[in-house]
Amino acid sequence: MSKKAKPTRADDAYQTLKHEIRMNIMPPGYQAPEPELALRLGVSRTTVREALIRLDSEGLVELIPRRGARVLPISADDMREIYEILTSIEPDAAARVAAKQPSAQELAPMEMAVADMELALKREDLDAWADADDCFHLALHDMHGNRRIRDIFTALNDQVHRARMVTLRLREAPVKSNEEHRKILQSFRDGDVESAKRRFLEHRQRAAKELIGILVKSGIGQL
Amino acid sequence: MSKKAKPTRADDAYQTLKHEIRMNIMPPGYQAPEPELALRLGVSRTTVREALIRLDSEGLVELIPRRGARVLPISADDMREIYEILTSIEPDAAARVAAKQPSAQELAPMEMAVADMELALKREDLDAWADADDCFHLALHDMHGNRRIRDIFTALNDQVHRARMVTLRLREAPVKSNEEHRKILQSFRDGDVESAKRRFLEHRQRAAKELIGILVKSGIGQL
DNA sequence: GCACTAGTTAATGTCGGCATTAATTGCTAA
DNA sequence: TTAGCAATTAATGCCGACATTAACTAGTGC
Repeated sequence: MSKKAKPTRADDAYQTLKHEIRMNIMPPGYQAPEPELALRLGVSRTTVREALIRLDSEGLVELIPRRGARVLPISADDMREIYEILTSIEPDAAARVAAKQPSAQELAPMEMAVADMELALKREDLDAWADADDCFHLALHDMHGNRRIRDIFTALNDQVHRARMVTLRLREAPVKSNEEHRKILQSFRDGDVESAKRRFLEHRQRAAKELIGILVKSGIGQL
Repeated sequence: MSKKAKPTRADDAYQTLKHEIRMNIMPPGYQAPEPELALRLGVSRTTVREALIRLDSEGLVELIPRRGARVLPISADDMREIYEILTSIEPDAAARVAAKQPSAQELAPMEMAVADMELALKREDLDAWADADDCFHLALHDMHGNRRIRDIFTALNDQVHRARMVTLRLREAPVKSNEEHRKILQSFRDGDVESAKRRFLEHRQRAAKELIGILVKSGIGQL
């Protein structure tokens, strides 16, 4: 978390739980008392508790007294909240990155991510596609260098991950999204601040609209 | 944190520590091992530990193995990061609030906050001024209704609080800031989306520039 | 049959303790 | 004196336990 060192058992428990939530092994709404989790993870209650406190402050679980930890579902409203934030932050970040006139080398991780997305799409591997998409955005934030933005992105992204994986399968292949990423990349290559910002904004706005539309239409209230 | 209930000792420890950090009772760089904090707060180590984990994930302290908890200092770069985020998020939030055409009643908390700021300025009570300023922004986010933005604001605001209190005293009275708040409020009354956004943006940009300028000029690297 | 109450169960909040091990101190030797 | 090493100190990581008390169950009265 704050200092790199040998991962403690609490770190492991945290990672494991987070992974299980993302992967829907612990589905939204899943609830379990601490002793049960402790037993399953093979650690003491104190240790899971530390992990749970962190997951709670990241908005992935809810600690309900006497009832245990509950995996938080994501609603369409949550998605709205989250995409509102990303839509505000990322276009500005993109503008700043473009303004830096990044070199080909600096852009390499993004190029790679875009290539991976295209490859994944060709293979119809939606999981790989989502991973590559995440990489693209992480690369943006790494280039930008604002660690807090990166952390916020990561936290929000963890929250929407499950919902995205579901909606991805309820719609056409994300061809449009790939095109948008390519264009954004071009704006970076050109060092074109205005277009980078505009394209990123449109990208996020369209994605948000589409995603929330699917959630509402399909009548999925909670995910 | 997630469910309202009787505050536990860990909650109290969390609040107390947070308060002491904000108030510079535990100054930036201050370091103390867990047993010491536990003794001082009159709780067990397990309990302070829970509080510290939360403070750590909020970016207020750093947990260093074998050395205890350290109150994180804020540098000019940190300020840049933080203001970048606020500058991205808040103008959009303001635009959305303006678009809702808020009623006088809904605007009451903000009116109050602005009035408090003006009163505090007249009295030259900078602490009260800062509190009122916080209220103004909190009111904005409450009206907006995006809880995640509110939480992000709160966390970032906690981080900059100390630095702001110092810089507030190294410059002229924040007359300009008060005027800006008044104007923003007028934009809300008018339901003028564009001007609300623009004014909020300018407000944050100017504030950031001023604040960081003072930090750099005065040679204060860490706060 | 239903509402209410007493008793039971079990999860949390919190504590103190122990082993491990990093950091520090003090000692020895060159 | 200083470098290197051994002994000491003490903080963490982790655990198991206990009191409290909310939630659940069964039993009682109407």
